[in-house]
Amino acid sequence: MRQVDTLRRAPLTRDRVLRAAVDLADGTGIDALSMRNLAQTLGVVPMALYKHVANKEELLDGMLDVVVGEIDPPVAGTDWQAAVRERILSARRALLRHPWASRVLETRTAATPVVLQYMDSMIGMFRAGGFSVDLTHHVMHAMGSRILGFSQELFGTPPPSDAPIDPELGRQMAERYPYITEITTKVAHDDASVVGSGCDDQFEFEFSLDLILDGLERLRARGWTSRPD
Amino acid sequence: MRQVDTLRRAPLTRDRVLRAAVDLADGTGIDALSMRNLAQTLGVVPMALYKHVANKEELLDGMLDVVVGEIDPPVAGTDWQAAVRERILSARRALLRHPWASRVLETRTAATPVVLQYMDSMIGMFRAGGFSVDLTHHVMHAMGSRILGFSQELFGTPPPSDAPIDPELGRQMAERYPYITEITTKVAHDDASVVGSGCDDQFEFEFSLDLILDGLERLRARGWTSRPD
DNA sequence: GCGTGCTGGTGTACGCCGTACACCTTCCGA
DNA sequence: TCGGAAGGTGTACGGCGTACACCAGCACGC
Repeated sequence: MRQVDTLRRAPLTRDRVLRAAVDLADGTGIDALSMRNLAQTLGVVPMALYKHVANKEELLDGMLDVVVGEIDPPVAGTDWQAAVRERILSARRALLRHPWASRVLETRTAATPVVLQYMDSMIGMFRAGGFSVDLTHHVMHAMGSRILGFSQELFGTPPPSDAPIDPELGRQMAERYPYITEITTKVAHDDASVVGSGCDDQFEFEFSLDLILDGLERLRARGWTSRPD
Repeated sequence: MRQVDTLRRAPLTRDRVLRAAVDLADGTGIDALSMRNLAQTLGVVPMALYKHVANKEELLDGMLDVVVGEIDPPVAGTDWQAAVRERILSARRALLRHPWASRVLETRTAATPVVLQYMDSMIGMFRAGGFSVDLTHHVMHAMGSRILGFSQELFGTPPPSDAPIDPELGRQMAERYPYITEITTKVAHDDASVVGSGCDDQFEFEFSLDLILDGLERLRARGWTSRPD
């Protein structure tokens, strides 16, 4: 009986653990990912996981490595701006496939080798595009999390609420926050098909990505060195 | 005896709870802020807190309101760019006084009235500066968390490590991540006084803030309406 | 053939956490 | 004087991450 059980299931490996964790987070959300929970989906006792990952932090690191591993390599043969743009949009697609990833990423305190590798190749794209070492340095800071394909939206999608819409409350909103109201009504009017936040996230992402990339190209062309004034 | 105790300590109020929570987070870090812990510093039993805040999420919301309340109001009488710049730097100063705030902010799913008020006035500054409604909308997305004075640095300050520096490991780094090494050695060389990450966070913040603001001014002056092309 | 030691899964237990719920004061207004 | 609200208490529950001791099975040198 024991033997059957043992034989039936494939032996745990670090890789199996990570993949199962990614799947679990994809399916039921990152909040539902606990060591106990993950162990259960693998048909194993919680402590068994610790033979393959040191602790939960390392588990999360490994999960992010899986996600970052899905990002396409750089495309060759175009100008730096198009190449960087395309790569970042690839990163974005990877992150969108795993909605928990950006939130987890924000909690990391150190980069794994996989992430360092990605960063390094990203820096290489700027250097190859004619950016000086120190401009590239500031560029990486300016790109921030966008380099990994997400911009932390303050107050992401609110949890679905079944509260009835109170017209009185809407009036108070309009009174207290006139500018917010101005924008939200305009957006709602322009895009009647909208149900969620009313914003086209992809457009917003590309808008600000291009804003930054264009700014950087101008600095590069101008031969920016230090504080220009 | 009981009476003495009761009389001695000031009665709890929502305000006292929030201030104590902010102080505690400032002093010992956000991870050390638990309901039990907070209650103890207030000389009260954990459940007492729940008479003043609904739950921990609401406590965190309230703490952020305290921080946002410290941001200076807009300065009048300058061009939009200087005004926005100054206000954002004020927000940054507030956030720097409470290092936990940006991390907590990232976990919020809805804005409180205090935050909405801040956002609204910020939007107003762009509108007053001559931005159209829909450009302003995209502007707010492009600014992202920068509007509140922080840019989420991927992999913020690493926890202090007392591990001895392994020269062999450094050589491997240089081999595996040539571009990262190029930058870090240059930064370390330029700024010999540095001990931490080697980056002047304030400079990096202003660099990318100005990059964005300059880009926005150009869009505004050009009369940007929709996808330019 | 047989100890021996390693790899990986198990079971129990600890100390945290947020918070539901029932209780008991205290005090104020009718 | 009394009723009830407001605010502090005590106990308890279910969850979490994980330390630690244990044990099954296998590979290998003798």
